Amino acid sequence: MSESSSNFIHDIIEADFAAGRRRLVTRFPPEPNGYLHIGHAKSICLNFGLAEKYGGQCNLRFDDTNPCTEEEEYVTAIQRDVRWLGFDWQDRLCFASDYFERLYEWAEQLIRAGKAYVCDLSPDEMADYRGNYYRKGRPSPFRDRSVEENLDLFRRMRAGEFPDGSKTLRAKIDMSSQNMNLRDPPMYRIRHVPHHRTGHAWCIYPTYDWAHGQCDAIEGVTHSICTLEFENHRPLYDWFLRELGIADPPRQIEFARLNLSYTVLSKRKLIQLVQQGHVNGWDDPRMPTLAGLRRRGYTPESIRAFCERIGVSRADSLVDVGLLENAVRDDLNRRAPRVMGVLHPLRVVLTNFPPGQTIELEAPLHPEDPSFGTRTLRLSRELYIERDDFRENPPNKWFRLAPGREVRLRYACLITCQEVVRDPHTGEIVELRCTWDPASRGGQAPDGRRVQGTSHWVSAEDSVPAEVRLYDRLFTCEDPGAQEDFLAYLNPASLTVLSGCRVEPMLAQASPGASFQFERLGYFCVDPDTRPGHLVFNRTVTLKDSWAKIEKKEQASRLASAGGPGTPRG
RNA sequence: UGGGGCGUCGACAAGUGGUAAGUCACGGGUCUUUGGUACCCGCAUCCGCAGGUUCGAAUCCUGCCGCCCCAGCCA
Repeated sequence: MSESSSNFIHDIIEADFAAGRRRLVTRFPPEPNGYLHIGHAKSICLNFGLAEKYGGQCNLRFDDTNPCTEEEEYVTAIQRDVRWLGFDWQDRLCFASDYFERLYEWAEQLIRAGKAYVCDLSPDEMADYRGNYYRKGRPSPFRDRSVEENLDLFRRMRAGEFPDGSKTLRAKIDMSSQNMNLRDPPMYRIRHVPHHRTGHAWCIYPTYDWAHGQCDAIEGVTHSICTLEFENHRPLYDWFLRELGIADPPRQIEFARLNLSYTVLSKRKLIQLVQQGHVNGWDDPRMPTLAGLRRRGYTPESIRAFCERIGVSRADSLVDVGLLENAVRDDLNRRAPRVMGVLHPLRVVLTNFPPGQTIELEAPLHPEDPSFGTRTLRLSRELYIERDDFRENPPNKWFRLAPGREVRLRYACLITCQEVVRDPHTGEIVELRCTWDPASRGGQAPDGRRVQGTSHWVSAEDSVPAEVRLYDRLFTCEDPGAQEDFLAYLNPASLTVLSGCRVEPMLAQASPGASFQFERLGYFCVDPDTRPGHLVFNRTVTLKDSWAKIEKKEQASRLASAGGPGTPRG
């Protein structure tokens, strides 16, 4: 493993080791109430990466303390995603629910120590008694119940004698604390709801705040790494650990969660996108979920590289999604075989090519890596090129096809456009009639003449049809999560389905998930919707397009010199 | 009117008193049968602002400004 760039957590851990600590145990603690997303990947890479780096171990622990929102489906999906990312928790699959009995015993211990009490306040009353940022709280009228009464009530809570919400067990800490978390926070609530793992065994469930630190302690977690919003809770976690007399408690370290531009990363919002049908499920390729990214064609390696590059700090940030895109391009450039696919086919007839004849050409599957081998291309009289590769009135610096211009067909030959055929009614260009230079077979100019443009192409006869799904950012603004109504910024053009595409015949055999570079266009992978006779590709990411940049610049300068700035159009 | 954090290039992010790493983006160039890749060059006299300490500060001190989190029986 290459050395990652340093971060403040490394410093803390190294200082702990220097001070005598022997081992490192971390954990990734998801709640099974949604799918994992790229933000979780940051945490996963951090926690498992730390364990790897310092020879420790990292557990996968489900913080399943709230049966109202959690489901088995998520438990399964989360495990699949962590494994897919490339991490292994071995036999350390843990659940907070496995510790419910131990947590219960600890709760009784606190009651006996006079540090916890059963409270009959309703949620509204409790909020009122708690006060606010500027006003201290008042003690609950039930705060001074005797140990015996508390014990009796708590046991009866467990036994199911009271309705939902009628009572809570609260820590007795400090109603006037400046830290709201210490104003006698609830430890248990009554929920007559079955749990996906413990079934009907419990009708009282521990709160996350009560459970988390102790769960870490049970597992021997040495460094409990979490996001910044839990920093305010740390004094509470430390209080529990201290009052319980737990030796060698975990040390909590907070870092800033990931924000990615042009998407949302909050579970609430993601679940909304799914449930309201703005996307087609958790694995919609436009989703920032690991399932979505996987279906989109992102590799685990690229996601890990991304997490490595963004670093870890305590400063709020909004990472440019371009960084993620660059990470996949970088990875796929090395590992994706090159093929040709035409998204918007334009028929080309080679008028001087012998009818019925076919020339076979060997083409490398990766120009920089011969180990990929080659495949056979068949050139015949009729073929398709990309509509965008032809311009009847070529702009400045254009070196693709145009009337009278010569261009190279990748790995095939040089052709010159002689005639443009249009639909007599619509005027649409339907065909190009070109001549080829038979001496240029393979694409080499026989006399060394310079032909700058190279186009991808596909044989009209033996190419196969395909559906191609083009994705764009899900939102039109950089930080939709910060807007009042993030749904108002959904990008209506986030998905474009192209149905008349043509690809090389070898792709008919490709299996779902396989990635390819369609030369000059981008990286595409086979979607699981693919059926025999119906190929479906997802565009993972485009290639960098410097022509687009040049054209944009030319247009801008033309506009500037012609009409001056700000000339309205249309 | 409280408490806890954070502010270094367009976006991330190193740096921990000795004179501003790296990545992405951006600009320029070389190479090129992908206007892809690769490679080369450039890109913060300055570290939220203002004072102070020091031979010397992004790093220490003081004050100010800005942003984030906290009033769920969510996590």
